[in-house]
Amino acid sequence: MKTKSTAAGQVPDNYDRSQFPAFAVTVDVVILTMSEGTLQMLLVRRGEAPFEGMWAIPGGFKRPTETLDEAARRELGEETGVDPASSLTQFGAYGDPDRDPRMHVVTVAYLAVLRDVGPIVAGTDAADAALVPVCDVLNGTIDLAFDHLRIATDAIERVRLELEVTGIAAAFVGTRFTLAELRAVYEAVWGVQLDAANFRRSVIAEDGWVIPTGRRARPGPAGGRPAELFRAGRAWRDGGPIHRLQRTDDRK
Amino acid sequence: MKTKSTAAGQVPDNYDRSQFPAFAVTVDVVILTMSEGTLQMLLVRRGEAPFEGMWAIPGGFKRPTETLDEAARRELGEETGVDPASSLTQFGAYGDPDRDPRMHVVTVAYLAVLRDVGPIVAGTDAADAALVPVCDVLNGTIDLAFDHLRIATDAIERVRLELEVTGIAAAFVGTRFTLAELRAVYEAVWGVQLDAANFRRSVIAEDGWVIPTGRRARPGPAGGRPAELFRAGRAWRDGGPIHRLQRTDDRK
DNA sequence: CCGAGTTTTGGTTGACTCGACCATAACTTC
DNA sequence: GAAGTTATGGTCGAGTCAACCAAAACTCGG
Repeated sequence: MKTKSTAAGQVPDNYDRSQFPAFAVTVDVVILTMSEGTLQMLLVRRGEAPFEGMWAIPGGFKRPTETLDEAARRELGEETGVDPASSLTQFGAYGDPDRDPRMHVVTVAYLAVLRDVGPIVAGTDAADAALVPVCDVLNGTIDLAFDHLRIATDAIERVRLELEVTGIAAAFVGTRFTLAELRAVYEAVWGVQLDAANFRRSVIAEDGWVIPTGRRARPGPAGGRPAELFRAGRAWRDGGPIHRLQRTDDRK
Repeated sequence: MKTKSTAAGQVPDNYDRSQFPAFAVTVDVVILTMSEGTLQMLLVRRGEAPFEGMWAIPGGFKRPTETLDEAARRELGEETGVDPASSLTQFGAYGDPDRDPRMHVVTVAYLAVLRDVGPIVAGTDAADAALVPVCDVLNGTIDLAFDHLRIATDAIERVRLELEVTGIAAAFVGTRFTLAELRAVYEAVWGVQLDAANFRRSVIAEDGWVIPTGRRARPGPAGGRPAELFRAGRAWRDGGPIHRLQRTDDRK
């Protein structure tokens, strides 16, 4: 860097901008939610070239006046009409030279977790928006624009990790939830089966995770004993109570 | 900046570049190593304004023709004369509007782990370069330019996590190492004490982690039984054998 | 009202893990 | 050869956890 900062002027006089290649910076937000018992991802259908008509991860350009986090939260709000208080974590940056055919663009990717999202709003740029099962994305049933498959793959890997080391599971469920709902999150994200009784014990064991409200949920269409309703405690901020393992070998 | 690219059809005609604010993109590399029994970080002293004379994390501009990973590896080589085969993982992007007083710059941060680095080469931009203990960085004894304290803090948090879920510990030691050396990595990064015997069992238990070479290390200046020398196995690629816990309560 | 089906919740148990601690081996230096 | 130091191996008891069983509490259909 060969510049000599002269004064209050932010940019020095002899500032040679060609030394500092210019990039566009975008923010992409992978939005995950549990819907119909499976993990789903919100995608938008592109309305313009390139990749017109293909599915893509919602996102947009960062503005010079906002932070990356602010940009991500703004995009989250624009793309879906959803509550802005949801979990939002940055998980990667992507800057391969040919990732966008138009120009050099570096994107910073965020993972957002929502409790079941209501009506989906097609954003400004998007022709359409929809929730699709993540398995369809990962196995290529739905193929994505740009390098978005890789971003989506990294997002899933990240949420699997976060589920174990952070309390992100709480973001998937509403303010009141049953332990079955919470267990379904772990089962869907990790693709495992958890014993309901053991799960309950793990979560109840230490307090701070779930707080019983006196109320009970109404049973599903198949009947069954109505489940206790809980609210999330404070402890979800640093590390969840459930860990994978649960070896798959000998189940009688 | 309004451009109308007619060539190659890459850029549509009605493409208004002013819609897409330009940013400088840099890559910063937090270089960690074990030296003198403690975890150390390689810093450079800035030779120019802003923050002239202050310590900073080495880094530089990304070139349009290279990927982010390539840029990080290039910077790693430029800033230190070290082997390019070392562990290098991206862990965050930083783009606050005021993080660089000169202009809007988004930086992508990488974590590099080296086995003890040899002679340190002051890079092209840097007036000086040195290894400093990370504790001095974290507690503010050494204060850093830009938002580099936050980046450094995030890097340490990341390496603590990686140590548990990946095999990054192997990157701290050389090709041949004793279990005491390996244990020192865990102890320094996590700031804990591990029982030598239990540590050995955990690492030896499953194979793939460490492979005994017949040879033995020469004891330290204090004497003692010479330790067995191992090489790293293949298993370090996905998840290390040691986990924290080791509660600190009642040691008789 | 009764019984079959379903889901939640609580109990038990046996295998396994892990940390604390002790003992011994193998080397150093004096 | 003695004292000191580090590495390695053994044991043991507390705690964890998954698998399984059983009871509770509800729905639904007759």
